[in-house]
Amino acid sequence: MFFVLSEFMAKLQEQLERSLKDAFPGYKNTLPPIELEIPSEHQHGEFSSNIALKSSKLFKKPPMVLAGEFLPIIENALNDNGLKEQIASVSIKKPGFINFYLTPKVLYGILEQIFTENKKFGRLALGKHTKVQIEFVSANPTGPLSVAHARQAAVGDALANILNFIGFECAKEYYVNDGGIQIKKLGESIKCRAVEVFGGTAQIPEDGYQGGYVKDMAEIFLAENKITTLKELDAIEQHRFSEFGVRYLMEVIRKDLEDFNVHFDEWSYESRIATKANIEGVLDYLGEKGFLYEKDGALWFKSTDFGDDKDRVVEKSDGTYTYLTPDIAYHRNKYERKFEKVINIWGPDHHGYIPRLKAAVEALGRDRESLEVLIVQLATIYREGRPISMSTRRGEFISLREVMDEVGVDAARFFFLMRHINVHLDFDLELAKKETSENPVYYIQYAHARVHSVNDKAREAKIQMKKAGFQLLNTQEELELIKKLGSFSDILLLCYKELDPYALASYLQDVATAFHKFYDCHRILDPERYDLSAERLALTNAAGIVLANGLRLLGLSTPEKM
RNA sequence: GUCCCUGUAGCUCAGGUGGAUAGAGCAUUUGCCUUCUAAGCAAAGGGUCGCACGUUCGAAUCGUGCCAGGGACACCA
Repeated sequence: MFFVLSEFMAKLQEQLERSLKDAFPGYKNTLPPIELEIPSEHQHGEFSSNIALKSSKLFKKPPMVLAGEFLPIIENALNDNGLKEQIASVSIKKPGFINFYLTPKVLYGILEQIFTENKKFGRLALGKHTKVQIEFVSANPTGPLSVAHARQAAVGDALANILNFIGFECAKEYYVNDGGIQIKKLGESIKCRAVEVFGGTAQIPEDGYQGGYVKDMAEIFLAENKITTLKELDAIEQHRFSEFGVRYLMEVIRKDLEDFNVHFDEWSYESRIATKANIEGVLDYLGEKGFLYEKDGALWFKSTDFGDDKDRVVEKSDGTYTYLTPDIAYHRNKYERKFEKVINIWGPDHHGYIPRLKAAVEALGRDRESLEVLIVQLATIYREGRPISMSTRRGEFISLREVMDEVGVDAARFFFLMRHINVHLDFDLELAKKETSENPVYYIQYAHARVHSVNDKAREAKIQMKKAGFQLLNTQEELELIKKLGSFSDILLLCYKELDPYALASYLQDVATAFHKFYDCHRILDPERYDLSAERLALTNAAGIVLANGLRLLGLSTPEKM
């Protein structure tokens, strides 16, 4: 499924269908659709069709016999339509596959395209500039970012990069929940620690924050405000502790993400978006539409009208809002900003929350499919073979900062992307540290570095790469590598369909493997054989371009030396 | 109880829309640097694809039912 070849493949498919229908007019409407696929074994050709297997029943003939009858029809069709030049041969293999073998010439077109497009190779016009927003991390500013956030950050950032690359206009947003009860508790916790500085005793509230960072913050707060006595401290209004806490922690979070190579386009604040006026506005809107009702003194949203399994409270009997209510206002705001597609990345604990938010989106008059919620499973951190329970409040967690410091940004990011987002990740810190050199990211980056090393040698040897007119690359390792490079944008398409950058991480490992094999089997630079060297040097650089493009999309560095 | 995710080699995991002999890495064993980076390559061993039915030319993949592990099901956030 090569990008360059996908058109060719479609053409071939159409050709096959027409020729078979012409040959068997009686089966015009019953013939199964022609499907071409890429066989896993290269001996089976570049494309394979199962049409003889599929239509065996229809024709009441064994697949092998049927394939034998189809073969001359197909060959004639190829001749008539000038595809003969691209297809070297067609053959039948048990149990009835019809396999197509391409001439190398077709594959050389991939190399030419790579050099023409260079850093843009792999791009697609798929997105048609559709405005997409992807909101992720959005951790409450009540502590440093955890490993769960780290994984979400790596995934969200890579996914946004990919979407932008294939033609969407994708904005990355961090939503700061600076309004809720948790923020109040954070302020109270800071005050308690501040009281302790002066030798006083204070009980951190239930569900308060006990991590060591709270104590540090208390000391900074005292220093900033030049508070030297307990009396002065008591005079400080409670909300100032919260405000300080949010400001301080958001700076920490911002710095952590920057260092993790995750850059947001927008930092939006709950306190500015989900204002009382906006919340009342959205409730009025829902009320007018008849989606709200009162029961037991509370105000309920009829989310069951939109597929939720029970209705949800939006305004509690004490007059305050539930968590859902400001969130509806926030999502209304997203659509008001003209985003056509809205993607949220959440942890698995929010799984049950999806139906009610989708219901809200639909109640607001939007297509429920326009909201896409991705659940990224947690990463369990193992230290010395033991899982560490994660609790921000008790202050027991491994932070993003710690992981970055211990295993490095590239390794950490790649580790989080190495698995499908919907599967749980085991992250053994000791193992990750100890086996840093065996981390697949180094395997990929090493391939990239090798390309540059070969280029240095090529300059010394005064060998110039070719950029077109290839004809000497014909070994298995060379052709396999070219084919692999050619499937880059198909992988990006897969990432888009699954909204998961995992496939790209896996693909880059495959490219690196194909490159290392090629490198090992064949001497690239040989002054005695200049023409061959020029073509192999081109293949080397083509691999370098694809590796670099892929690494950049995943937010990884592209070292030229290792 | 209901819903979601997971179950494949000793370990960690790949195996889009059903295909041909089930694939990597780690670990074990063994080869390959007087020539472009050995952070690499090649080879060997290692499998009841959780279990059972079903769908069909053909199932790790799809369906149903079990079994096991994890998670979610608030007028919490």
